[in-house]
Amino acid sequence: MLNEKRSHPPGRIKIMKSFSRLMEKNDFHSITTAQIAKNATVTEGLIYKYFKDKKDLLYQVLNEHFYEFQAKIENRIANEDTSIRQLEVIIYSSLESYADNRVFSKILLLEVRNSQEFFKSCAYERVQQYSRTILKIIKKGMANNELRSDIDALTLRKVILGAIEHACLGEIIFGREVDIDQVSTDISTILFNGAGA
Amino acid sequence: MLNEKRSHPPGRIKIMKSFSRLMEKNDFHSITTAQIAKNATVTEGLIYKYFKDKKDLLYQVLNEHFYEFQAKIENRIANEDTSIRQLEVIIYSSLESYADNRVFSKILLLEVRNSQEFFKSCAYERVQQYSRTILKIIKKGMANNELRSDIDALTLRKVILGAIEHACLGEIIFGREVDIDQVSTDISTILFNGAGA
DNA sequence: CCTTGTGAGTAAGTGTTACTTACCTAAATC
DNA sequence: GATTTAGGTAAGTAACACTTACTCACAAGG
Repeated sequence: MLNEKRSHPPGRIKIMKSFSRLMEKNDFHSITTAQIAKNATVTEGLIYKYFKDKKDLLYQVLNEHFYEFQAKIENRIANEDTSIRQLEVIIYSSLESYADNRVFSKILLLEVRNSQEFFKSCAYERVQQYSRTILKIIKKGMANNELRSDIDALTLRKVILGAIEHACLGEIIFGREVDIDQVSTDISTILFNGAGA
Repeated sequence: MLNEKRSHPPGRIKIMKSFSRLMEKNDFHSITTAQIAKNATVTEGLIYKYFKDKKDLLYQVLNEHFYEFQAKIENRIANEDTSIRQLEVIIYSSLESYADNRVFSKILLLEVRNSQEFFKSCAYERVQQYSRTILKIIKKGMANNELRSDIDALTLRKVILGAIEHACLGEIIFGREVDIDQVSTDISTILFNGAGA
């Protein structure tokens, strides 16, 4: 309890909330440290007590959101037995998380990837873990003949991730709704049965 | 001739080349106008004679690269008759262009999407045109029963684009090579025949 | 042949921005 | 009861994107 409070002082929480709120309407670079501080009713200097720099703040906000994202998916996967069903759950749940959590999506899909620093951050480690989970499922599916094994497992993973991300990218950028059920069924159909007639 | 030279003065060309060179190693935001100018052996002020701001420079460099990209693809499509073959050509050619032109790829896939201004630029119009071409091919394929028509054409397009982009994203970010033949065949197999056994 | 207009380029700014430093205060810890 | 330490502030600063006011060359037009 005490330990948690020590690592999450009110100022730090206010800064992260303020930043999240600003990310809903603006892109990362157009948000200024002055705005963040004013919005959080703290001084600019305090930001640099808790975060190395502005980007570190971005990564830490992303990292927090990632926790929920991952926990939800891992739980749901555990309830499925076949690899294809597990991958379908990943497709559905990822879309759901992206649609429900626009700030998280904007950060992960649009903001962090352009800078090399991100790939050394702890947020990226979570991305890798999520990614490894998918690869394991694919390899298991290939081993027990659920999935064809004449394709590269790494490529299949890329196609799955790319499909998921691109399926909601426009909607995230332009703030439109996503029909998760419809889109995820279509993606699954295409990826596992093929778009050919 | 004269008109071309008038709209492409040496200073302007030097600035764009300098910027492109810098984009090979750095990300957009870590490149400064001072660096661009010094590298181009012009003064900082000249940048703003030819470009509205730094982002406008980014968009115009992207736009130039897009010309080749699009011309190559449209030509190759014309030589194919079935929709699936045309889509396969798009997959292969896009991967090839992304792999051969890292600066273009970095700008298009990693830098421009995070800012709303891009979606009003002329570079985005080219993206849309490329995107419309794909949609037309898909609809034609569905009409003559090459492609299954129980899936949303827009979703199929997103899956195709997402697969292409994600397939080379890691390689672009980390500067690795892409095995275009292998990857494009695998993507086509997955998308048109399905990954299910 | 001068003069007027224009396109290419420069030099010297300016306001903002991200980030730093030095400091304050109160409450644990020794 | 002194001292460290955590939360927070105030007043900077260097560097950045971008602006303004200027020069120079030179190509018409009268």
